[in-house]
Amino acid sequence: MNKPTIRIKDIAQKANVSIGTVDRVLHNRGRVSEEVRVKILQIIEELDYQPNMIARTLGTNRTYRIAALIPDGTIDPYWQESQNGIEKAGKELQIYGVQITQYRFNQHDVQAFIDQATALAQANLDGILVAPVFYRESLPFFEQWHALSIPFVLFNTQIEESNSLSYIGQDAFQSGSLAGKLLHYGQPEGCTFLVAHIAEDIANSAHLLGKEKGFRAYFSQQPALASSYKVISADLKKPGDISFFHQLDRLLDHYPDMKGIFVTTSKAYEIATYLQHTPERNIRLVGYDLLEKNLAFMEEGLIDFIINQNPQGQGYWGIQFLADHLVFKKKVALRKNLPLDIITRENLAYYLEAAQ
Amino acid sequence: MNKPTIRIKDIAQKANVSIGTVDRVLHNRGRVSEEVRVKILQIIEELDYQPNMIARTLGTNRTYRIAALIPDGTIDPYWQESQNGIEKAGKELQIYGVQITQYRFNQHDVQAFIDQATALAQANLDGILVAPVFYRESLPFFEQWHALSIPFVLFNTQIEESNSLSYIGQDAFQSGSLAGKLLHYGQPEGCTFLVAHIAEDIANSAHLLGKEKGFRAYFSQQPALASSYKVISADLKKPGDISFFHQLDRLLDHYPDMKGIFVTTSKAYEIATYLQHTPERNIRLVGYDLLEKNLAFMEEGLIDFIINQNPQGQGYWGIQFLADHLVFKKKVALRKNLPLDIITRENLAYYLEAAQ
DNA sequence: TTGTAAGCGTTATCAG
DNA sequence: CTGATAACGCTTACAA
Repeated sequence: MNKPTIRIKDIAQKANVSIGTVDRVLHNRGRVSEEVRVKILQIIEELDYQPNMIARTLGTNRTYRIAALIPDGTIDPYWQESQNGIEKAGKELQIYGVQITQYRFNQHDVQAFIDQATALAQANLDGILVAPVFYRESLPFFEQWHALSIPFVLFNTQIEESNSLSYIGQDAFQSGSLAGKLLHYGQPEGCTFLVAHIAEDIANSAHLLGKEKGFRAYFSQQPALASSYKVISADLKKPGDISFFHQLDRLLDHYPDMKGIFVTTSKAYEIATYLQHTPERNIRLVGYDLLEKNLAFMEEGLIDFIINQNPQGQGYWGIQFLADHLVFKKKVALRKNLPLDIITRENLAYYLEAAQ
Repeated sequence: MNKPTIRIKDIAQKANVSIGTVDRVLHNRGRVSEEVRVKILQIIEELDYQPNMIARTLGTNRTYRIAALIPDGTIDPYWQESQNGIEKAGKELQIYGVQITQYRFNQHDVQAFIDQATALAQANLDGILVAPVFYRESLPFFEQWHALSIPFVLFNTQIEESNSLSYIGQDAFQSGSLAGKLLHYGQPEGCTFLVAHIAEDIANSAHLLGKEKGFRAYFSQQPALASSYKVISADLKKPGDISFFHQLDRLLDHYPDMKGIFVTTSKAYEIATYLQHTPERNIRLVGYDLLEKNLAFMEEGLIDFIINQNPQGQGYWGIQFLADHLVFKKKVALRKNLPLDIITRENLAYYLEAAQ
């Protein structure tokens, strides 16, 4: 039952060499005769040697410098959560020599992103975690990092052709399908649903469109539903502004059978505010993220379900993956899909609690 | 930004003593003059010394023996998941000297539980993780462990007066309320709901009743609902047997407006099997746990939602808490409520994936 | 191509 | 009461 925990010393003994030699083959440092190399490798195999990582990090007194390139959390609470996750991982990994520096940029300011991404380059980094909210502007940096062979992990927004070590996030398409299910569930008869994008630059944020596709697919893939449910989408600008309300007025007038709205961003509260000041139409609302404002409306019953994108978890796992790669030399998955948590009034508390 | 990571050597220097002395005050081993003790303590405070746990575990070459007392996973896949979680934590903690032995018992055999719990006592343990599925029979062992000052953590089933270090699980009451919400959501008019307990010995499993209470509370706490929804409960025996079907026949005959069934155990598939062989009544079904059989019915649309009790996570965190207490000397929470995950066809994949 | 020895931060033993 | 010192398993010069 209790294996006697075999050390590199044991391997050395069995092979009649010194630990130095074993170490050299362990790390492919060369300068070992092919003959003993094979022999040692075989013994390692046979004994199923597992390096003691904790002794290793103590031995190599090295540190790993990781940069987190991420929107400023003081501007948007969503990103504050990510920062928390990054910090949490940082604390856990500190003893392994992991040092994290956050490079924060204003998410509405492309230049700020470019500036921070440029600033990174000076830092002599071992790894980078990045939330590439600006698609076009991210690409050149990916190339640069790739050329420098600095491993980088993407989170929140996936970009396929990035050469990244991994992507942490959610499946936008499936997330949209889930929203479809939640709006449709228990709906007594056919009706119209609105997919509302409330963002600055939709073209530059592919995952919002992925959500819409998934939402539409939920209905189109089930023949019974395809005929009785209609899905429209709208690009709503300037939330809070009076024009925002007018846009919604027009939509609701035009589709009197509208029974549900799916907000593809974390701004469901903007629609909830509108619905609150409008005659009761019994419209369901599904959106993203556990922001204070959304939670308040969920409490009031104006928002039925929230899908948790788990920004904190995304930051946390992004750092963990980088550490797995850098310090633990583990192979990391090309992609980690975080679960699509369905939040409602009754189970909210435990997701907030888990975020500690 | 980069604190210079202070070591016990630094403290010793600053206090003009040797590291041996510092170590002694760090561990309250005595044999230190009060004068230097205070001085060292003050320096530690001042420099905010954080022991390097990884060096510590290397130094003290000690191991920690933890026992997991848990139902046999080969009998019930639910518990297999818990075993997986325990093993996962075990692997992660191995390098810290944590050794886990699982003591498995047949969950339908009280004597098997007693035998295993008794066997434990021989093992000279540092900690115990237990799923106390037998309420009455667990109590004497809790006392015994408490007397021996062996810290123990409960999971899955809470027992208040146990003196346990912590409890890992879910809030049964809130879980029931959530089920209420899921059955009620979008229900066009008043109806009857059935709370179905499918278990051997309900009196001995308090959390099933907690779920029922929560379910009833969901309706009774909202005056608008209290009048139009009726909740009944039933204790169903011998699933699979013909008598099981008869019980259900009778209930459905008696309550023609029954629109939903909440199964408080993981046996929703038993009801789904019944509904499949019965004229379509459009009855919603909500139950627990991602068992193969449940998932198959969810795929077919017979089960709408499953609440995930996350048996794997329970096992995992149970071990982690014990390790936090034993090896990392961290204070652990008296209770950890795992989130009430809502699973439906559209988000299932990611919960299965996360279980790796 | 190989072996030796010092060092990582901590614990634990043992002599003063 | 106190201070050296070996040990934990591994890395990394450096010497042979």
